[in-house]
Amino acid sequence: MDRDNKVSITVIRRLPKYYRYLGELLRKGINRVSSQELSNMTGFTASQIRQDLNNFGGFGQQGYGYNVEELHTQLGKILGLDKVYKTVIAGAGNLGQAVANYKGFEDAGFKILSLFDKNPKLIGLKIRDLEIRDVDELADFIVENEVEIGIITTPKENAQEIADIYMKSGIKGIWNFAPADLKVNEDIIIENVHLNESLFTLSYFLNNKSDYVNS
Amino acid sequence: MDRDNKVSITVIRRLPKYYRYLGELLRKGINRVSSQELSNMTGFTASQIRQDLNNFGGFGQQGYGYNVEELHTQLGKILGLDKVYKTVIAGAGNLGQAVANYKGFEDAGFKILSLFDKNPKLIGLKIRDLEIRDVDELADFIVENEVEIGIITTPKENAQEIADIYMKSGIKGIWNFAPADLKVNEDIIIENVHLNESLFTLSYFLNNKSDYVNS
DNA sequence: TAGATTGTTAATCGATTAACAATC
DNA sequence: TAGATTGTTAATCGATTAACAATC
Repeated sequence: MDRDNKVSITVIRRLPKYYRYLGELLRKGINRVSSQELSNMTGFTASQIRQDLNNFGGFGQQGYGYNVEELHTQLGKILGLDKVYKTVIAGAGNLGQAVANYKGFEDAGFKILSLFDKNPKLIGLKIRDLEIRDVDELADFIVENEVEIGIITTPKENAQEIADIYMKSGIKGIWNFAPADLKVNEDIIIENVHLNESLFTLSYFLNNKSDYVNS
Repeated sequence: MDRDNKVSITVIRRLPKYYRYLGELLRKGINRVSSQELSNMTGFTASQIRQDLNNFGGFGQQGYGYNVEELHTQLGKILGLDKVYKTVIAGAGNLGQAVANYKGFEDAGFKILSLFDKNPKLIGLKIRDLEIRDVDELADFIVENEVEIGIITTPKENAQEIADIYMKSGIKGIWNFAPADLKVNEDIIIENVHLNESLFTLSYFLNNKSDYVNS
């Protein structure tokens, strides 16, 4: 990545979509694609797509377009999907189990090592081959196994305490599903999935259809 | 809502956060708040907050700030949270069950009437008091019960066929958890929760910390 | 070569921030 | 009244779109 300047968050949040469509093209055996074709698929403009990609390098070729496999691979590297990450889940209720069971994450290199909960009825159970452990063991487990990503699927009341455990155990990133804004050190990356906010946005547009732009 | 022009999606996606913090203030018994205090809580600038709110009306009072209860109520109305919505869930696996079990949605007025699946082992089971029904009954159920919101928590392979059922049954909005872009009529509101994209964004920032701005 | 499509600059558009008069 | 804080205009900043020379 031979670049000096920050790439804006709006660009970065578009990358996974490019990556997904390129994966689909790859599976279909298509080996070249133009920015215009990517535009038709993603809904972003061709110009924007070229601008976005050129934040990271010139992956295309004039008169030809982009090589699907090459661009897919490059975007995978840019997104850090060429590595394997060790993760744990705090909160082994339905949502935690749903995340643990979602094969797509493992395929993308996010390996879940264990789930943790404080509910004695859950501790000891297995989700696939993953044991649910006592949350009291969470900190030690992270340190021993060099876990990098901590997932939070607890109720919001417990989210900050889990974040504190993650922080002191040296976790690098937190994927937070609790409807709360966590306070952590600046060097920890937080990515929130705020389902409430998503649902409320849907609700807004149901009541204000004229504001809705189908993109 | 006495306004003529579209409010931009970036504004609308900030409203649920304001609403959440106002709810917290309300529960704490605090009855006034300034844009500066909201700024400290949410991380948005005071100026931006005032601009955002003034898209919908002048809810504040010079020299005083905003009345918490009043603003909370107004934002609730703007977001359409003063109504009850009838919803169904297609896909009764872990994720569907997680959504069905999440009390926060029901509290906000999103009433889940039933779950649907095609797996015979799930059909007939109950999640809380909600029966899991055969997906073959989905279309009729929606029509009979005037369901407005359809939730999709199926694998991506089945997402479009569910969307088609929703569309022909007169659903108004779709909350889609499958990693796919659904094709539906323009008058149907779609809100996607693309967990993959969120996770990949986290992955990007883990590998490009200098791009990360903790907001 | 001729045609196609990129990479990149310039123009436009929109969103955020700053500033301050209005006013509670 | 004096102080505080909004509502709103203007200035700035950043993102998107348009255009086209470069080049495969």
